[in-house]
Amino acid sequence: MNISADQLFKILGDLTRLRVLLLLSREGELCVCELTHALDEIQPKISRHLALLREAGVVLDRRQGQWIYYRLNPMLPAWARAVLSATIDGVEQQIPFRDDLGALAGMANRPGGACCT
Amino acid sequence: MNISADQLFKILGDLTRLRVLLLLSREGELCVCELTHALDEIQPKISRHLALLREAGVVLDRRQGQWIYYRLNPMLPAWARAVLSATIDGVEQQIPFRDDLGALAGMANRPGGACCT
DNA sequence: CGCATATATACGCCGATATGAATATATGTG
DNA sequence: CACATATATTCATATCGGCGTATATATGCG
Repeated sequence: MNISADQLFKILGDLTRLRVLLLLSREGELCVCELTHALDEIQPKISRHLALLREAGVVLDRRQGQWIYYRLNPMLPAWARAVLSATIDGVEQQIPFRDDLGALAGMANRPGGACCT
Repeated sequence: MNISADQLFKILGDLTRLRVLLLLSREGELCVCELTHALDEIQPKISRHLALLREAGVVLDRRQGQWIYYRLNPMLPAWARAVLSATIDGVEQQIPFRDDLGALAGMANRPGGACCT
């Protein structure tokens, strides 16, 4: 992994992408429809931001059936991971980040759940 | 101090501003002409970026005679200072940051120097 | 195959932002 | 005051980035 500082910060300089990254760092792996629901945004918007994150190498994706799961790229340089973790500590109690996890938890019919609908 | 994460990252997402901030965190306080020389950029460009940083509360300024000195705002929230410091650790050995300090040291007739030209 | 769901991409639009050149403002000096 | 230096601001321009809408692609299922 190789990402310049100003490129990383351009990536982080968008509220939608920050919310996605905080959720991913909390949950490990989420599919597009979970992110769309948690942030209450339309799907193409989420998808475009995920594409940006993917092309920059900040997240990785994996298809499983009809869903595509995204996760943080563990190969991010240490300083970039430190930046992310400092940011999370600083903002996780603030709006809107504070509420995103709850919205995710309240989502019905999440895929991957070992469940029986 | 109060700055949102995405606003801070927008600020950091520019190479010129990053170079300025790294120099300030190293040197403590620098005037516009020192920054202009260290980065080898034209003065209005530096001045505009400094104005952005000042309006965002990331740096403070102080006039002394004909010079205006800029420094990091010590009231930045802890997480933002952690972000800056992680970034510095990650990139200070890389181009162009690596060379900026040297260019500054090589500047003739720096103001404030206890010197006698 | 036909249809539903999940996801990605293309397109056109619009506001934000960076830039160089020119100019304005402030300070110092004689 | 005249002039030099340091810094800020304005202006026109060019580019970038995000957005909503529409559409394309892929998978699953009957």
